Amino acid sequence: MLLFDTLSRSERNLTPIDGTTFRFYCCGPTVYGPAHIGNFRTFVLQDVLRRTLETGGTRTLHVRNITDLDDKTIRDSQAAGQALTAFTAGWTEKFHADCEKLGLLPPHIEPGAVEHIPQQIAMIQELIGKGNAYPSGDGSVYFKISSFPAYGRLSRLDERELDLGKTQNTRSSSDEYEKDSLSDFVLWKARRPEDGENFWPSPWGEGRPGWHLECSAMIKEYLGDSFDLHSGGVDLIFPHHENEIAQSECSCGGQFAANWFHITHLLVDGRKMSKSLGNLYTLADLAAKGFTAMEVRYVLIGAHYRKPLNFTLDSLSGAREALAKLAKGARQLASKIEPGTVVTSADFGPFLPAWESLTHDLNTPGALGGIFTGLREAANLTGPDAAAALTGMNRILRALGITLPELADNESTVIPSAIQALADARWAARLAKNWAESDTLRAQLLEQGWLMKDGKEDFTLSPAG
RNA sequence: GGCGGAGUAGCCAAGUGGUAAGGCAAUGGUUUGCAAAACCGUCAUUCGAGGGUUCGAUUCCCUCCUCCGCCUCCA
Repeated sequence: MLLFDTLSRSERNLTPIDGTTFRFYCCGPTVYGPAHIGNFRTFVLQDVLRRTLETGGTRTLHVRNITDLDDKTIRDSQAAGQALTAFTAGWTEKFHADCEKLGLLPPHIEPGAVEHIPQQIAMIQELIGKGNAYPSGDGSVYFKISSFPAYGRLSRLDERELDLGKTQNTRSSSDEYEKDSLSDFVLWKARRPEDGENFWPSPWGEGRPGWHLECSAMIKEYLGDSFDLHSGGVDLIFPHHENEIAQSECSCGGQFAANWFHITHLLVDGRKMSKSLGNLYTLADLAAKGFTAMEVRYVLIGAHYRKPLNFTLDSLSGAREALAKLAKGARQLASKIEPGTVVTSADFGPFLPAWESLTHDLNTPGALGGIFTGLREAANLTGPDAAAALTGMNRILRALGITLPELADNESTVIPSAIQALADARWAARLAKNWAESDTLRAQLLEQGWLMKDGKEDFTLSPAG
């Protein structure tokens, strides 16, 4: 499949560099609070990428870290009066629960920074040994940007009027930090009082690793020096991913990630999401408004990953209707298939355009459109052709990670006896053609949250949406 | 200010140098006592504004307006 690569700014074919398994790394959540739908746009799109590769027959190795050691996790664990690991374990558990609701496949490996301190120290030692890093007077270690000429390629730093450390000593302007250059970034942070119990011994004294280094060290541990793809939100391009490239390429001397996959931020009601605007939603917030995680997922894949997505509650309602329409379409298609029909075609049938959208730079909205169009075309198919079409549709849905809702099943709904009595009374009034009485009782039922629909022979009751 | 990205119907949103997918909403019809559901239809001469190139631009170029991201630890 083709995917746009941030570094080369071109679409590239995603072929595993080891010839068998597509190995990729995603920067995971910082576990100091509940993840919001902005975070999940990124994780959902990464999940769709993985599912699409797997649907296309490519084996994957998916590594996504948990950021459990940084300023925020330390600060908030202390505020909560908890040990860091207990604090982050709680939020990690909540994150996993949300992921499962959203239908995200669990990564094959999910490392945390705290458990990889030795690997991080080893990488720093290697960088110091190669002249790419230096300890400062206070026990911190910094990466020397001037030692890596390629610094800034990912984010086009050279064109951004920043001090790249390529000029001479600027210590006079940065006496607070003992850095050679203002733009050098920290690999190891010397212990400070506000770190509390969260420090580790190192050759440079007690302290803790810097955030950028955590990812580089874990990538090296699980994916080696070179791997197929690195991913995260666009905000990570600079400085996080730029710094990872510098650390890792200096450490291994070769290429780091072969492709870079960055997901654009979403907007909420046309504005950027923020707590102060009151438009920052978590899955729990939306569940409280009656929306399911699958409806959220549908909205999140409803725009191309390199374009802003305007998230609204209306679009969630629309997602509910759209999902129901898909479920009905699938059921109608299935109803035309003789039991025991064997599907021999591995083709996508009328859903081929949807698949092509997906494999061309992960055009998820194009694929969704293609499903509806394909469904219309599939309406004329019968027997084995219908069976093949349904198989194709299900493969697309699996790639998108969409689970269709169960269609309303009257028998599985528990109806309170009072409601049943009211409904029976109305049915009797209706049969007696007592329309006024009938309409009044129906309104009463609706008031109590039940929708009564009349059929030829009988009626159905369902909870009002 | 620098760099990167976006502006397509009431809303969400694809796409393309050759005349605008899809979803939601709305609306007409069939059906229904009336509804709901279901089914069949309708729904952008137009793609932020203004120029330019072209036989032809929403798609390429220029200018302007608006919005978003990054500019040292935010997905």
